[in-house]
Amino acid sequence: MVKDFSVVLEPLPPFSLALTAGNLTYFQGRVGADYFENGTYRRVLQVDGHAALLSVNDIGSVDEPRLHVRVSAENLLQSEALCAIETCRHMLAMKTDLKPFYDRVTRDSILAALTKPLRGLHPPCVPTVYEGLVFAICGQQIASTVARHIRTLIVNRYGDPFTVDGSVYRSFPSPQQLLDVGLEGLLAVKLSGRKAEYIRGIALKAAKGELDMSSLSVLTDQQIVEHLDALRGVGNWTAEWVLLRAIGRQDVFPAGDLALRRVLSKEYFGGQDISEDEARRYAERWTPFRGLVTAYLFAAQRLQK
DNA sequence: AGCCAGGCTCTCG
DNA sequence: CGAGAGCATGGC
Repeated sequence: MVKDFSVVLEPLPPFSLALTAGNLTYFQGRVGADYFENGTYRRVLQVDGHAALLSVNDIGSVDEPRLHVRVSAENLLQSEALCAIETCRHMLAMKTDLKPFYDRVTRDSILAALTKPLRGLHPPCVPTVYEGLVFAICGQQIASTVARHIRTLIVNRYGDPFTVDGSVYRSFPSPQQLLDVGLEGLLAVKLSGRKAEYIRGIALKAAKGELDMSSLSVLTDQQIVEHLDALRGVGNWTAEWVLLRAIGRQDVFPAGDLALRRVLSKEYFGGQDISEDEARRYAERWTPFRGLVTAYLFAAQRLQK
C-alpha cells in the first residue's frame, strides 16, 4: 500500500513556489515530468528503481517561505523519502541565496525592472545529469515549443506512471528504460535519427553510472564542460545547459544560445543582432551572477508570452 | 508553402 | 583548420 512521508522545508527567502515551479512548467501547468497545477508542484522520482510521487505546497509567504513536501510511494522506506526530499531541495534550488543578486541588479535599471515581478524565483534544476543531457539534446536547434512537445512525449510514452486520486503522473524514464525502447522507440517520439543515437549513447553511459552528479559536482565549471563536451552529441551549448539546469551552477552565461542572445539584444542592444562573443563579453559585468541573470532573462521572456 | 527554431557532427576544400 | 550541408518537427 501507498505510504506518505511529510516534512516542512524552509527555503532561503525570498522564495516563490508559484514563480519557481511556474517557470519550470513554462506557466502551462505541465511540461515533461514537471506538473504545477492549483498551486501544487508534483514530480514522480525514481528512488531505488521504484516510483515515488513528490508533492509540494507553499504554506508560507515569499519572505517567510515554508514548503509542505510530501513523498508518496508503495512500501516507502524512510531512507528513500529522505533521498527524494534532498532531490526536491536541489530541484527547487532552495539553498540559492538571491539577496546578493538583487543587491547587484539595483545598479542595472533594465535588470532591476525585469527582476521586480520575478521576486522569489529560484533557478530550478532537473534531478540528474542524465536527464539534463537528454532534455538539452531534445532542445538542440529546434523551436522551444517543439522541444517541449518532444520532452512530454518521452515522459508520456516511457515514464513510470503514478496514479493518485484518478490522475496519472509520470516520471522521466530511467536510462535503462530508454535503452529498452531502442532507437525505434526514440524515433517514435519524433527525435531525429541523430538525436536518437546521441540519447542512446548518453543513456548507456548513465546506466553504467558514468554520469554521476556527485562525481561531476566536485569539478570546476570548465572541467565539467570539457568532460561533457567529450560525449557524442554534446557541445558547448548542451554542456552549459547542464551546468545551469542540472548541476545548478550560478555563474554560467550560455552565450551560444540563440534565444538568450535575442533577449539580450532586445533589452540591451536595441534589437540589433549580436555575436556570441559580444554577448559573452557583455555578460562579464554580471559576474558572479551570470546564471541567475540567464534564468531571469528567460523567465521574463516566458512571462511575456 | 517555405523558412526558421534555445546545435552538433561530419565532410570537404 | 574554417565553412557548409544535413538533420526532423511544429509554428508562423
